[in-house]
Amino acid sequence: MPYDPAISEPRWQEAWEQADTFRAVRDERPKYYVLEMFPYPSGRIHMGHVRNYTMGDVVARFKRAQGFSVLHPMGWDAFGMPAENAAMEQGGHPRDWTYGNIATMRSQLKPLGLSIDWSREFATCDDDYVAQQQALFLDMLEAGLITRKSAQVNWDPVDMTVLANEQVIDGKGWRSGATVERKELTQWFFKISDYSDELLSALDGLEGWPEKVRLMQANWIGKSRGLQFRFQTVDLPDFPSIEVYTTRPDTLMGASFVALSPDHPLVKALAASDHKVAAFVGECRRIGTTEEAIETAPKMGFDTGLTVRHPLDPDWQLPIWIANFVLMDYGTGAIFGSPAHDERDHEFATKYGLPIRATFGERGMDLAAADALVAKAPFVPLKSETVTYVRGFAGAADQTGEAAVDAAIQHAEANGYGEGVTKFRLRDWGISRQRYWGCPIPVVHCGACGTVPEAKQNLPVLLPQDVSFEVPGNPLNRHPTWAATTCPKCGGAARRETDTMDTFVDSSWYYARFTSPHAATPTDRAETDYWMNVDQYIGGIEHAILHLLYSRFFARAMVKTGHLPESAQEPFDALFTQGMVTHEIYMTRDERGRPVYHLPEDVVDGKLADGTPVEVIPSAKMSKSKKNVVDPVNIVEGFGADTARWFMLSDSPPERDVEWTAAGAEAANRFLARVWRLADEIPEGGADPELARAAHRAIDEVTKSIEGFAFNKAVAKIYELANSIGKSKAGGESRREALRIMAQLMAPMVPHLAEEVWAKAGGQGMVVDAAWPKADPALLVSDSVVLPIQINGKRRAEIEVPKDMPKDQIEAIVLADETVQRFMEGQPPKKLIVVPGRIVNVVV
RNA sequence: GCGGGCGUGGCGGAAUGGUAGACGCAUGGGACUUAAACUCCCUGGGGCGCAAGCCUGUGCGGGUUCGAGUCCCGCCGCCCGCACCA
Repeated sequence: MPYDPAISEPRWQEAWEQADTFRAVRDERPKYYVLEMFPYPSGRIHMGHVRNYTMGDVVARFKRAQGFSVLHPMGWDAFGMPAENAAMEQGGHPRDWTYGNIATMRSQLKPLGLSIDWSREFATCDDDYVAQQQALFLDMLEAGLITRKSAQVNWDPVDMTVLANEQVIDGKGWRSGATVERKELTQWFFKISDYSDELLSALDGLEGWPEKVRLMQANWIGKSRGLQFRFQTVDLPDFPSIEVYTTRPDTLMGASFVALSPDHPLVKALAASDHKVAAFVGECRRIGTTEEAIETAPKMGFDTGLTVRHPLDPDWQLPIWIANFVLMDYGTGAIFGSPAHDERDHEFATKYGLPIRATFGERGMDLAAADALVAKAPFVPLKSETVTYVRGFAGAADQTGEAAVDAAIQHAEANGYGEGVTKFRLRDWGISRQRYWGCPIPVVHCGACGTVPEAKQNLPVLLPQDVSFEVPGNPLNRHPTWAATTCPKCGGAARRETDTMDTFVDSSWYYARFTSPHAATPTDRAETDYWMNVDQYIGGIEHAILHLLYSRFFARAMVKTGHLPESAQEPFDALFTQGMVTHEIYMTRDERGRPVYHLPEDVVDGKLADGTPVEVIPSAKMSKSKKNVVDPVNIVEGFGADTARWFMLSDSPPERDVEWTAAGAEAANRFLARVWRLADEIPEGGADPELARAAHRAIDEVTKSIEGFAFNKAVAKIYELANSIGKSKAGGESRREALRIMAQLMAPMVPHLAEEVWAKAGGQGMVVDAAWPKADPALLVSDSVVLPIQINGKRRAEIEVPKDMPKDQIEAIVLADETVQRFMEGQPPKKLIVVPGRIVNVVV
């Protein structure tokens, strides 16, 4: 009988469902919680999902076989902009669009045979999840974790609506094309910055996280020690001083100007009476709100004509400029420019003809040499390097930047003109969104009482259904009745908050909700005590900072409000970041030379059906716009789920991108068919001790590979075992035993085929319930070892010696070796290095 | 611009500082077949050589080491993130 996944895959899925195999139960076993980042219900699953959920499934099934009670849930990150965009473009309601997509994607996901406990499924737009999230919000508000303050948004003056950063293209609104302005709104914030130090220092404990993610988060939080001090202004009684913060106070004597953010209070005051200042600020505000846009925009400055006095020399006056690259959010919104030792300040000073004065030079330089050094380019050595201060004022002349910064802070504190402070780059988390399809913020605005939290018994505050998206803007704002309510405090008329929550809020606690998805409170303590933390979290590297940092903050907030145990404040014990699925891009050009993209299934041998050759562009992330997408549904229908799973795991290491190729998919399918045949045709015959060795070596290596998230290596080892079985003369029980071991090793990856092989090879029950095999140590060791012999670091020969032969005996054999003799030409060796069990190197 | 990562045959990749290229794909050769497909076997970085073997080779340029794909310094290229995409 040939391999036919279309028959066998549904059969085993049915069997697992009948047995309720994957229901997560709290029992006496140790638990293991594996979670993949849940999907946004865009409408169809894509290969990235297949890869992500297959990896998680390998871990889940592997741990299950190892005797753990496994929690492996699935849900939907269901709020967000695309649903509103769809409503605008095609009509319909975001809710219908979203739940329709969820139904489709669930039906596409199920044939993959993932070991998911579907009874725990939820969507973040479910009324119940909204209710619990609002309860959490109220508890966090009461616990002092939430505040309201002003922040800037992208404002589209034509559509009269707030735009997301991705909706601003080259400074223009994506729909209207109007030049976007920055506008200030009062918004809700989670006070994540209260936890800056804590979130930073706790990174050290996250040993199961990739070092790169911890580094990225540390840099994002951005702890810095610096000097905060004041410049006294000249002839400006309303603003007697300007507060500045610097991480390089040692360069104070190289100061050449003071630069203020366009949003600085002094600038606002100047703009009110000076139209030139106002015009400049207006120009700055046309740059988007993203840090990227601000940092990459050409440096622009405006000389206010005002001056300040240098703190170390009252006769020395510095000009006050307004500069578009100074951020109001960081530090004090004002800096002093030290062009000799800062790339950006140097560019600015050069552009506007401001002085460039070195504060230090390379070791041993005098003042003239140092000034010459920095005239053309800034001198920015590592802070740990020792340099010579030519305009120093604190500490030794020769010292490191670090020591000089400390000395400068001490000098400022001793002389009373400034103080050392620690600052963080991390800003509070603004969660207000002026949009419909999100979790309503459960707060009312009362004329008498001000801003009042909704009463818990009035939750959930649900979205109204009768809304339209024909006009841009927030439908909640213009709904005739929805916002009208009564104040929970005084009972008078009040208006609901019409902003909804950032969807990052939804994804910041879903992992906790999965432990008790139907509880009447956000979490159930008995369940979180058992299931938390997530033992293995898997998702894309693109979430390295925001989602993961917000989740770490949220877990702490949930500990503080009693919704999680103290032990769950770091919710993810281990993190794995997987790479993308890529594909070649096929392009032709239309008569006007514009690119036209073609789906892979429409291209055969580099040509379209009509014979037009296509240009092949190297692999990139699969995207609809480039049409370089392969629909998993077609693959599953054509080859079966196991082929899709196997291909996603083979070849590329999980943390790297994998390129989907038709040839690779076919090869994966061919191999699985070969495995099927091996199990289908078991000849009678004798035992083969070499096959048993191969099988046990495979157990050892596959186990280690899965534990180390090296699924591609596990796959390679299974290929080797299959090759060994194919070549072996063993028959009967000896062969069946090897096949059963292979079935068990393959089960986490290709679970349906593994069940078939297991059954054919005489396995008891289902392989999904079989305990993970243990390698027999006696079968892993061999008595002799092949040692390569290097001469001067190049491999020239090899010898086979008993595994535990003493060094001196090996040396004797090596020196007697013909090849070695030849290279030594009668000379004694200069050096002889024997690395036991590894290599020998002779230096002649 | 800033922060982080990656770079090895024709391709995907393997390699506790210790034989570079495991395993797979593609290619070439052979077996089976009337033929093809399927399947099986062999070959498989580049150069020289009948062969044994020798030279060369892990993005580029330096360095440390008995020994470097791996560690250090400087470049180049690509990818991810930059706070309202999810």
